[in-house]
Amino acid sequence: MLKLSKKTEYAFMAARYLALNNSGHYSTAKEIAENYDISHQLVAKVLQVLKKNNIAASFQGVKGGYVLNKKPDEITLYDIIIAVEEKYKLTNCMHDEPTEESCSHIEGCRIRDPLAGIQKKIDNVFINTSLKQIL
Amino acid sequence: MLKLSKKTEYAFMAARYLALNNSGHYSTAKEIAENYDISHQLVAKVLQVLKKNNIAASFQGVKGGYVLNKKPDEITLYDIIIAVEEKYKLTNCMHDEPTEESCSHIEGCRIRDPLAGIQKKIDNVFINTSLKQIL
DNA sequence: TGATATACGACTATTTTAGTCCTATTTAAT
DNA sequence: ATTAAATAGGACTAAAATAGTCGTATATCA
Repeated sequence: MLKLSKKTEYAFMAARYLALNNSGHYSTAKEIAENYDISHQLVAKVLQVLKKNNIAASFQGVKGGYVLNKKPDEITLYDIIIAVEEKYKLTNCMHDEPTEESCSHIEGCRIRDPLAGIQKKIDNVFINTSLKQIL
Repeated sequence: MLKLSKKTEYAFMAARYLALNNSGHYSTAKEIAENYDISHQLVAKVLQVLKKNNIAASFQGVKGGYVLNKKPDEITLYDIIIAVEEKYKLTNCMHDEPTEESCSHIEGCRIRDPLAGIQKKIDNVFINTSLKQIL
């Protein structure tokens, strides 16, 4: 219930690590995983997603790894969440127009619109917090 | 991921129903369930919890049912969430002081404090929205 | 006394989340 | 060339949280 997923937590942690360790070298998934005592593979996947979304840049091979692709104050927590979470929404019916099939109580439910307003406010909390602010 | 539970959705819907149908009679769980096409028993449980938390009042027996215990503008969405959800927190480590056992990466994690700030802001979104505002 | 309601604990099913495993590709160093 | 260490990514499994059901007790009105 209104909980951050581990994926998001790891993404925040990894992004934070990259922001703090940008001294010319590439940070590896292994390095980050060991630092925080997280599964190496999970961090790896999260980093891959951050790369796909242009938040990080990657380099393959032996001396490879990741660096941030933007300055920490140009990356919001919202950017990271959106990159990592496909289903970031207060309710399922807010992803696409709900149908009788996807939501059995659309007819009676008069709660969707007010919740959309709340969704926006929560979005703004993350939009207004940059990575820099959590360093 | 940052999703409202069905319990909370049903609680919002039920509270809203009670607010709109306060014309002297008691609304039953069945009535609400049929109106929204939700499981009767789930609504019943949610209503029981609202009662326990003094958001609603109940009356047993044949003509029994529920009414709101306060005015809609005196009930916040936060009140309802807190009543219904035991585990409303962004991360598990925000419920009680985390230990090595409950969180394997406390040592390295420097993300908890900033998240606590975000938690407060999200709380405020719900605190600042009254039931009246979603009628 | 029967019908209809709340009250509530125990249980089951389903879905989501978390995590693992395996294989391919890239690249630096030897 | 070959090896070692890294990213890349799909398929799968395990665990936990959520959603929902069942059964039974109690209250109250007619």
